[in-house]
Amino acid sequence: MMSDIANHPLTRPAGLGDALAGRLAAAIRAGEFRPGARLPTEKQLVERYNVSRAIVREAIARLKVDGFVETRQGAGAFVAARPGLANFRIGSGGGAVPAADLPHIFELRAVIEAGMAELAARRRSDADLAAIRAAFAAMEQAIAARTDGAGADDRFHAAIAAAAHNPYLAQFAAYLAQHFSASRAVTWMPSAVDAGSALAAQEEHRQLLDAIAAGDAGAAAQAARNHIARAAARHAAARED
Amino acid sequence: MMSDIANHPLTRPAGLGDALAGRLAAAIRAGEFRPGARLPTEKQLVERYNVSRAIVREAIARLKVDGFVETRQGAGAFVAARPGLANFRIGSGGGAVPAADLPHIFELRAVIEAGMAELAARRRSDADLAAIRAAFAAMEQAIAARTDGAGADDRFHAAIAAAAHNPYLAQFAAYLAQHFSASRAVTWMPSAVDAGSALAAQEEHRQLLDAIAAGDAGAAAQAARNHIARAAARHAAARED
DNA sequence: CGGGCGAATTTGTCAGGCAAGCTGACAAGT
DNA sequence: ACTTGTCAGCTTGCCTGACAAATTCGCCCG
Repeated sequence: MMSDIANHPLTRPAGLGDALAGRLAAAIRAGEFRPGARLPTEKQLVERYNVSRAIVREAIARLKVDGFVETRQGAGAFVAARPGLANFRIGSGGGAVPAADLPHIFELRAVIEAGMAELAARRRSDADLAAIRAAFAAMEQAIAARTDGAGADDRFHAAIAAAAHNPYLAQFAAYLAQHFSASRAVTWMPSAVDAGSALAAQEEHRQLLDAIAAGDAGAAAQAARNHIARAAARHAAARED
Repeated sequence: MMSDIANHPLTRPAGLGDALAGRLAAAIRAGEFRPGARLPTEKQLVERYNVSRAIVREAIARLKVDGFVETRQGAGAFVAARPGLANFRIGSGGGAVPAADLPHIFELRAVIEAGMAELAARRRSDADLAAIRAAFAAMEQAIAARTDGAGADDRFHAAIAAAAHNPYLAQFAAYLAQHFSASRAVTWMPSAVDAGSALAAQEEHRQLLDAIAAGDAGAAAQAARNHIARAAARHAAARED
């Protein structure tokens, strides 16, 4: 017996496989298929959704990658013990993130950036420091020249990540940073630069840079936390319009 | 004690699609295909790897999910601007994590757990605190009764994650926790319990619990960092044999 | 030289089929 | 009564061939 979420017909024009995968994933998250339970067979899914077996297999394959199901040849497809925990992703697959969740995501980023800043303060080599300073200088020039400094902003944070000398931490920070392009755009858009928001951000960057250069882990963590918190505030203020 | 070699489950050869996806992902990571470049056509991949087009499509679909490539109907498959950043995953797809990377992963976990402990100390409700205490008590009983307390250990950390009131942070912590089953097994295996490692861990848990109960964010963060660091040390010591 | 049109190319989807592996039932043997 | 061997049905893994839809590119025409 299949129920509400899983039963609606698929909307044609958008990737059929992804659509079906999303539908099944939603059904699993909603508890329609419990962990350990067997999914309908491919043949049944073909009949239920009126798609070819290739599409069904594509959807199941995607659910496998995301850790929602496991398949055993000859036996069937089974809901994983802990569905959806094979990887970490924000916004469950391309969908936009609810605006209400933004504070939570900023908070997650603050935790990571603070931890990285702390480690960077302790471990940065001279070359690391030079890279951080270079990105900082590029932002200075961008502010002076009224050009876009978002790229330099990226490089600044990436250089700090590299200085922490932990590839997993750096990769996770890079993943998170993707979801904050809007935040940087808010800081670096021409009207915001004139209003001094870029200058304010740069002052926060300076405190972070100084703490890392001085090797003061506690101050670096605090500066990073402060920077992310203020970036969140700038972002929220810009959304008010 | 049973024989070791007879006990290992048979490693089933991975599916052709996963194998091909891994090959292509490695090629992209190695810079063989640059961001923006076009991958070989499906037909070419069919000929080169001697598999059917269905397998090639399965591999490409997986690379799409992981954010390595994007496809455009009629045009081809192109390497994404920032390959592999559509999600965060440790150990690129089911493969075991190199032992040399374990310290880095413990460090990532320490950063997250410290941040969560800090927030939990500030935000925990009475119900949150009761859940944490319940898991703590369950571990006490497990130690006294010489039974496995790994499950209660899980619940303890999960309860702290819930008390931080940030679903993204909690989900990421849950994702990371998956990769530390070996670490908990080391703490809770009977010989280790007798040797006092479970008792040591429990003392670390007590400090964490007390700090959260007292609302002392700094102490909670420090206790969490200390707990993870010592867990890493116990894990490393157990690997020496 | 520039622009529009059609053919070739490429991905998306469908259909059918064989091979490999699982499950449950039943018969045979101990 | 319990174990072992066999088998038929079902399910997933993989292959082949085909058509539809979208893109690309060269050719012809103006």
